[in-house]
Amino acid sequence: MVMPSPSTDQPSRRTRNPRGEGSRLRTDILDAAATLLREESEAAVTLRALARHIGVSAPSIYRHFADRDAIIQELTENAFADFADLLHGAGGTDPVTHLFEVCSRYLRFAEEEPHHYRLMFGGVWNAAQTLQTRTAPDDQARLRRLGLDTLQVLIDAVDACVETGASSSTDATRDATAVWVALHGLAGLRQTTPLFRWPDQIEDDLVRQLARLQPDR
Amino acid sequence: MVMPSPSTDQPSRRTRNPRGEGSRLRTDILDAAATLLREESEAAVTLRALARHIGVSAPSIYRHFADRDAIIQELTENAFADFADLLHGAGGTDPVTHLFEVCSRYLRFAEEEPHHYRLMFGGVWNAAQTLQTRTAPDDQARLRRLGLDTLQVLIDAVDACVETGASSSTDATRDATAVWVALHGLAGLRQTTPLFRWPDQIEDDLVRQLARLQPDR
DNA sequence: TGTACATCAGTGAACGCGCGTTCACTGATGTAC
DNA sequence: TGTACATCAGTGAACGCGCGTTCACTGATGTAC
Repeated sequence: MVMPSPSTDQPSRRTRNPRGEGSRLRTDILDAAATLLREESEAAVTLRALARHIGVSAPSIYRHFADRDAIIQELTENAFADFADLLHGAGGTDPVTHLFEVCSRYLRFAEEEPHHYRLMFGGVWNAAQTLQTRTAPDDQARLRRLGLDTLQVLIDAVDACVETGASSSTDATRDATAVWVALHGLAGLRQTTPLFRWPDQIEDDLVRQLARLQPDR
Repeated sequence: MVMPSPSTDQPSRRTRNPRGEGSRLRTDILDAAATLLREESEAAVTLRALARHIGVSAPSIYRHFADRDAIIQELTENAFADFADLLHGAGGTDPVTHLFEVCSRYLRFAEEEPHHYRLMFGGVWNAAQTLQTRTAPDDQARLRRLGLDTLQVLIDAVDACVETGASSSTDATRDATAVWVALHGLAGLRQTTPLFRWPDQIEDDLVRQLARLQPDR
């Protein structure tokens, strides 16, 4: 959606939007924010960097967003939406395969888009205080719901395993939460300690045990 | 160790160290860094904030540290040392109780000192790139070893459970790593989503299953 | 059809902020002669 | 014992940086009469 130039950092000024199409810039801002987040970090998503990237002056961003936090907020919601789509797109011929596919997609997302993942699930450690300080209560609630939607995918997947007898879980919510915890931990530690030699099949191990799958399938 | 004033943010100038005792300031800097990290965040550990906190001018810090990164590096190492002491201090009358005690201390540390924990285990998501960019190879290696020392405590604890037959693990390293992953994930998600209603006993569940403890003890 | 006007999509210059870091210095205290 | 000097533990002023944000503005384009 960043139109005029193919390069990452273009000093070229972009052409002004025609009348009535001013909100295109809004889309461009969010696209540029996603790119900066992907290629750098949340800290790199500054108003000035966005403006530079798009080829526009910094103040023009205020036409479309109240402040920087509003951009980060929307960026986060978009990331959750993409993530949900990815998880919902998981296939699998049977419930067990499906569960593994969901988990695999979860980890792939965290690996391929670490800064997005971190923005969503709080690599920003003080997320709680950040939210309380700078985010409106409605936005807080929406983000919380988005996070729990992710968990619901796992709960459903574990539930399906229980129905076919593939899982001996007696509480799918509890055990899916455990799987979530493990996936989150694995995603985080893999990023942090890339040189550590991870045991083979650790992903399999974690899911199999925490989802209480039968050992022999 | 911050001497002159009891308040958190003292504008009062501290008294100069006597001759030959200049390195006291070094200790004070590290103490103040730990305090700022604890009460704010890594980002709050700036040279100017440190100087303000101690009651000294900012340039005087350069007598003792090459730059800001050198302070962060040493702060991290100290955090690892404290964490290792904490884990090694875990008691327990039998191996299973001991394992749970180790895990409990792990989670308590992450909860009570979230910013320290994050500094150590890379809430800073781009830790790898950060390390490569700004840290000397020796320092990298040392930090990596410190992280693995933590894991070793878990491996030993699981191993002891195997020896008494309390754990059916056939690979203590693999299963202790799984426990580590789960602890890390739980620590992270608990901080991030404080409002989520965590299943009771999730900590117990995770450790019991991943360390392959017998269900009936 | 012509023109005054409103609206829209921006711009350029400037503000104050805190930051890491450099530089030349100061003033007390110990030491050599 | 007296004094010149070196050392030590700092200081104060300044640098350039990128940042979020505000302000008054500009210039093209559509619309009402």
